[in-house]
Amino acid sequence: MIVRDRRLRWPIMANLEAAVRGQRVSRVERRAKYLIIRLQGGALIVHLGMSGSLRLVGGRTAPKPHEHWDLVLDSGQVLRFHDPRRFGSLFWTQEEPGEHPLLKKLAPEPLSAAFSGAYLFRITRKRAVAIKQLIMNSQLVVGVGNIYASEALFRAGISPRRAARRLTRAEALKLTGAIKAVLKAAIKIGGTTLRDYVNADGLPGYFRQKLFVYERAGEHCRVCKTIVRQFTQGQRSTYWCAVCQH
DNA sequence: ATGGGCACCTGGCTGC
DNA sequence: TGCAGCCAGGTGCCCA
Repeated sequence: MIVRDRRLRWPIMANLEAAVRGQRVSRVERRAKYLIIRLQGGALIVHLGMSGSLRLVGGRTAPKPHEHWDLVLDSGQVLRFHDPRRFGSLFWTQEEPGEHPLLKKLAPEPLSAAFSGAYLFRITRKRAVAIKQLIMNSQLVVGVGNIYASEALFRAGISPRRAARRLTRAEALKLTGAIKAVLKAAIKIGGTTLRDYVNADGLPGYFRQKLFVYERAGEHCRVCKTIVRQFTQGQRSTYWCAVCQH
């Protein structure tokens, strides 16, 4: 492990290089938006934040700006982390990764059976918070970021401002279905590239072309031709169609 | 327990 | 051209 800049969202622990040295990678997993790289004696927990990326490069490739750390592999390659904004993070844990404070309280995965209409209906019952903010709460469901929150609500025909507790049972079912559908559809074509996102092979995601409302303020709704509107919720931009969503 | 607001950063774009 | 201002794919934490 080579760390060039420890200043990520949380400083990278001082002796992480020594802790990791010589260990074999046993398995790579994901929980919510955290990547878990299991080694023999523990695990690396990686988050890409908003601008982070990982690429496999040749071991002698000179690091460019914002390439903060390398996981040096015995294949001669290195797994290189790039993150201009430094909202990403890197932790080493010797306990079961799921027990780490950042992972311990995470809610069900959106594509799991546990994230059902019945579950969403139940957890929304006593909450006054707007439904868009609720589905972005990682203690209630993980993996729904700002793009897919707006998109799923559009697909479900539900206003992002609706108080969570005002959802009917049928709407809760419809919304869980919309979240699952939009995530599956986006994953299938490589995700959403807004500006510079590329995957590990350097290719962009093509879901941007399929967006109904996100970043389309002032444009015509693709269903009813009404002008798509934008406003702010919890310091994040929300996009919606006032005719298609209630 | 819930909800609102702030914080962490840099880069790119817009408009004067 | 230069520069100020604004915005951005996330999410933990503090406070009321």
